[in-house]
Amino acid sequence: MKIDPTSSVDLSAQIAKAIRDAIVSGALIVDERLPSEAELAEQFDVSRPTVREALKRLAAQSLIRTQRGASGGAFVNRLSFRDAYPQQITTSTLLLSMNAVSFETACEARYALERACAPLSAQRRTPDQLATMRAEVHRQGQPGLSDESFCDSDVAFHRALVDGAGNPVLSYQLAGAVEAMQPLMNMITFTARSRAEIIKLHTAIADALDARDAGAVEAALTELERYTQSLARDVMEKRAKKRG
Amino acid sequence: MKIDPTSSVDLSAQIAKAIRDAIVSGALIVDERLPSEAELAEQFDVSRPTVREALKRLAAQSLIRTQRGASGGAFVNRLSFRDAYPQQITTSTLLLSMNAVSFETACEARYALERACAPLSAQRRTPDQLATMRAEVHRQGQPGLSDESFCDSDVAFHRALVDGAGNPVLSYQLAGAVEAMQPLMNMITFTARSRAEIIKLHTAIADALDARDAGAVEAALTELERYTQSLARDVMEKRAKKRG
DNA sequence: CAAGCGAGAAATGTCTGACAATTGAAAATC
DNA sequence: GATTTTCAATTGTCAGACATTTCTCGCTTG
Repeated sequence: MKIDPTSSVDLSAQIAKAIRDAIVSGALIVDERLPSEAELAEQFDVSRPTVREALKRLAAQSLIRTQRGASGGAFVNRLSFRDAYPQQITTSTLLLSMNAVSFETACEARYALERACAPLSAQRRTPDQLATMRAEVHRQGQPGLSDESFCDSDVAFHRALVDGAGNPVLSYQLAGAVEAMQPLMNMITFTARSRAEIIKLHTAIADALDARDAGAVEAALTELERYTQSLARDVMEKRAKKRG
Repeated sequence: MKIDPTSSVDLSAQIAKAIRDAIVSGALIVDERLPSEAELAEQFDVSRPTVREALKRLAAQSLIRTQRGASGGAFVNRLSFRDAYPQQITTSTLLLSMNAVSFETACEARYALERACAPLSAQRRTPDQLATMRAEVHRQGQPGLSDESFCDSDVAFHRALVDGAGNPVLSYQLAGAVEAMQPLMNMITFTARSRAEIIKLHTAIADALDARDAGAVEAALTELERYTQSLARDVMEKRAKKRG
């Protein structure tokens, strides 16, 4: 763990990097206690506030947690999928909104990833997950449902589909893609007719999963992508007309 | 932006959350300058070090950048895919190593995601990307190549395959999955025979992409997954024997 | 007049020292 | 022996100061 005080980089950033590297390399193991702030300050030959800034950087990435009190301190955190979800979603959301990623591109990625889950989900989905999907489809058909609630239910439906693959790595990767799309999806106003079409395709997906027919799941997802893209194009055209 | 000084949560965490929410919601836009640390301290009624800790948390997530000097300050950062890559990879790596994700699970996720890219890549890959893949395959066949270099080349090959889909969202999602697998892949010692088999399959993938044959790409990827899994099983069995 | 130079101002980066709040453990008390 | 008290260690927060960087603006000089 070496620090270069003459570098143009913040000392706290250097210290954070040194500790992060130690965690990633396995030199610091899960639940191990770091030296106290005072000790770290002495080791790195900096002041305590500087050490604290470094620790806050690591805490922001969920790499450590801190506890106050006598036997307190900073501990290496076991990074769980559950902890990583919100960060992944926040990052993905900002990536889409700040980089002007087109609806088309985001949608394509999302459905490509979902199709990747289809064969596994067809094979492994639990009755529970299937029931969740059926329930969400039913909810989507209820009259008076707001566009936002409809989107929420849509996310829940697809989430169940992805979780059906029984692979936490896939679920984690897809959480970002699916949830980050929501602000984009919310731009679409769902008419009664388009809702009916989507529900029809959702039902087809659920039926295919029920029958463990991977090919049918993929086909329905492809069709759903095609339909979603066409809805988005309609919205864009209407906007262009309004502006023009 | 409200702060509760009586809450058990760190003030700096609350302040970071308030600013993060403002960024995500769009209240603060890209390249907008935040108030100076002194002003923020006054607004939130906390001291400057506390504000600084909050800003470091945001900097750790690449949400802001800071500049020293007269017209300096903290600015909302345009979160780019390039900035997000290393974080995604670090997080994915730790998720795999800290949660005892099996090689099997990680491998399955990786190839499922890659197969998702296959149709798009077959359709869109540039001659450049194809040339990269051919070059990496050639490198993999050179004698005296270390296991580590072989793995590096493997990553580069698959990276080109994924980038061939021409979808930055997919590339971003896959970067984590592919690169995070490397430490696991490095556990496998590649014999001359297994390298030859892998090169054969890589060649098949490149040929299929050359011919824009999506089905053949998927088939070769499936075969490569099957073979990689069998290699991993061999390693595991040998280890079990040594221990037993 | 233009170009360069320098002083100053504004902002972040860092340090010192102190106190508050929390918490576990040891010591004291019943 | 059980309970309460005290204490020490640690993080959380604050105040003030100085160092460093960088832009701006006015002044000097060719």
